[in-house]
Amino acid sequence: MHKRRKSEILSAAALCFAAKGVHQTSMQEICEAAAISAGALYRYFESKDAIIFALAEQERLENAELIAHLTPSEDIVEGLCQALPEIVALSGDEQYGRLTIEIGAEAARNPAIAEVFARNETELRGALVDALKRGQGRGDVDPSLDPEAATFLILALFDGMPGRRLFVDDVAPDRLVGTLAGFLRKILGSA
Amino acid sequence: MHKRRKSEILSAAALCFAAKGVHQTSMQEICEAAAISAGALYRYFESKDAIIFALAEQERLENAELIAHLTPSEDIVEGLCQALPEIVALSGDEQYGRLTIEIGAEAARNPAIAEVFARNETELRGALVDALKRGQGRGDVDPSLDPEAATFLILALFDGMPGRRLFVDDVAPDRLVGTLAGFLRKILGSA
Amino acid sequence: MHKRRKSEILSAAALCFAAKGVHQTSMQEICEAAAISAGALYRYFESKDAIIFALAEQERLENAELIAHLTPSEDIVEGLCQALPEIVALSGDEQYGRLTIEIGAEAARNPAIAEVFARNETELRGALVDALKRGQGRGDVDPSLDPEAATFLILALFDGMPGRRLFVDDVAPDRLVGTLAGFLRKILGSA
Amino acid sequence: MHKRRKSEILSAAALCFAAKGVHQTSMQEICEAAAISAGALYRYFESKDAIIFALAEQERLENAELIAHLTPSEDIVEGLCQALPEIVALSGDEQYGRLTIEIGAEAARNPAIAEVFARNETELRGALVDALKRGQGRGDVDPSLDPEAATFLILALFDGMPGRRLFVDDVAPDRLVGTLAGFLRKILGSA
DNA sequence: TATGAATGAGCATTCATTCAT
DNA sequence: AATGAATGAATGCTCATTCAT
Repeated sequence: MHKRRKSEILSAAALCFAAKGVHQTSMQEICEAAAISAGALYRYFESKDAIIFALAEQERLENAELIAHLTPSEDIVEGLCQALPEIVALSGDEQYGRLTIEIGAEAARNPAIAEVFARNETELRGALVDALKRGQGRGDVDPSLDPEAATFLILALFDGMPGRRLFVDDVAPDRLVGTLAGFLRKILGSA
Repeated sequence: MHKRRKSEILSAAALCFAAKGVHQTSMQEICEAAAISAGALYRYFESKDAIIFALAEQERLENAELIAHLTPSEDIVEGLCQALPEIVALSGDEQYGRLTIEIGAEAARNPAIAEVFARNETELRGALVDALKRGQGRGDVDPSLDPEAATFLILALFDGMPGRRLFVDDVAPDRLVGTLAGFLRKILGSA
Repeated sequence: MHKRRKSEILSAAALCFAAKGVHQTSMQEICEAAAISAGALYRYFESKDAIIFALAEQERLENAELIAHLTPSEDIVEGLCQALPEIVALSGDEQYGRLTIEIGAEAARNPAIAEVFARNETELRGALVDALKRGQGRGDVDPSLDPEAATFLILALFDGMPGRRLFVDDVAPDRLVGTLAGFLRKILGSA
Repeated sequence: MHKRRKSEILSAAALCFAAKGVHQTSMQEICEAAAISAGALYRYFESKDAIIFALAEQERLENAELIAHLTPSEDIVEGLCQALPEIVALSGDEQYGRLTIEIGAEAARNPAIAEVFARNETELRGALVDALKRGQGRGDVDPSLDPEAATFLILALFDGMPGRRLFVDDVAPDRLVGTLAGFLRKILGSA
């Protein structure tokens, strides 16, 4: 079926991109990894850029989901803390980390991909900012906090983790989770 | 003189890489930007990889300097906070941000460059970890803090800023500096 | 019915070829224009060359007809002159002109198509030469005329018109018809 | 030297195009025929289209020259007649004929090449029309002649010759020259 | 009979690198 | 030291044709 084949190709491409980099991977290599001919591949994606684009979209959706499902109702501080194990685990997955970096680099130069990023970023930031403001209203969150700046910094921290874990591997995930949870509580919490 | 020419070439390459990406930039483009012939360029750098390598080294040196000069003696928490305006300003420089991302992506796949990163990372982390431990000894830093995990997270946050500022531009630098300083004091400070 | 479908495909192909050129037109485009699938098309024509071949044959038949119906009995000079409005009109049809040029170019390199051309050319020339000779016998045509050379030149003129009308459009068809009729009468006519 | 190399490439390309057709000739084939590498060729011509364009320009210049040098002063009818041996000889050159047809077909679909054609056509037609009008003024040319229509038809005849001579070879050049000269005198001449 | 996914050789073009001058 | 023309393998992509359904 069409969707299935497309996602097979995307997985193969993700593997290649993570291993060698977007621009070091040739279409032939993707074809081989996906066990498909060049001609057939182009029925599913009209260009290499379209593959990168689709991966960017897919990744950002996953990413957004991860953080989005914690914002709706409860105490965000605790919500965020509960999501940390998953976020930290993901940031430690080598293939995920490498792909994230590649796609991010691509977004820095390819306007179409930058747009995918921008769309999700806007939603994500908006959600987090709103949650923080709600928390401030409710008294869960430090009322003196600058919600936009705090959101920026928290998301920057999440962004920076995969790259760092590619080079540094001597801090166990649970120490990161524990320390990060402590940080968030101190930083955001009222009292 | 030799060194001068080399660094001119590096500047030209940095400009190109930031604008178009490492692998979208041809040696011809670097030659034109550096006003040098292809043949001559190869007397200074034996390959494109050698240029990337040199840029990686240069950038990491700058980076290390930035944080290194704050660790030796005083209160690191205040030292870090004093360095923040410069760190934030740098992370907001588009050319710097783009180049950082490009070089980082390259490090994720090119072992020689990964090594440059690793060397500096180790020093940098070591310095920060030591400073935190010293702070704990002296009583400036929360004694319950995990120094390695905290270092990891702070550096991840710094790493993530340039990329984020490429897409998000609605939080003024001084708000970032202020909020970040507040974070560091809450997170690291004893009491 | 078979014939109907074949001619639909030919019309679609003719349209495409005229618009984009034989070798700039893909089989997919012909399929789309003819509203037929690739697999089905190949049941009607065994290759792209077969389509070009069929179009060449079709076009030359039309062409031959145009001139052939004037040769049998009457005064050829007047017969030719009476056919001129149609010939000139046809040469002014853009789609016809473009297709003629494409097919002609193809004939110059594809032996199979060259043969189609040759067959019709031989008949056509033979008919015109015979008619001129009959005219000379009957006294309608200048007896000092070289029938083969004259035929060659008249047909060359007809051949050259479509191409020229693609680029030159400032001479009204009826002026061409009038002038050409005058030419033929002066050139061929006795007295 | 640069100009020399460019014209060598053009000659090689002309040979290939005449033999196989513009779109059946690959750049590799042109490279081999010109004894040059692909990379080097692209230093001289930025694309295949640029080669076709250059050939079109070259050919049209030759063409224009051929007819242009006969128009300035004397009796155009006699001038034209004197140029006929060369025109006829050229139209009989197989390589020239094939290339002319290919380039003409290309002009029918490629706007850039159509423009080259148009430019020369305009000059050429203008020159011939003017010469005929001058002839009418001087009394050399039939005053009842429509100069634009006549020019159109004469040039169409010249255009049609190369194609026809590719298929018909049984009329000796001097018969064509003689008959054509007779035609022109009858058609154009006053008296 | 018809479909349209699949094939894979082929294409125009690029680019890191070399080397005669 | 410097030039820039030359190399040729590699790239992303296309397309006539086939064939399982």
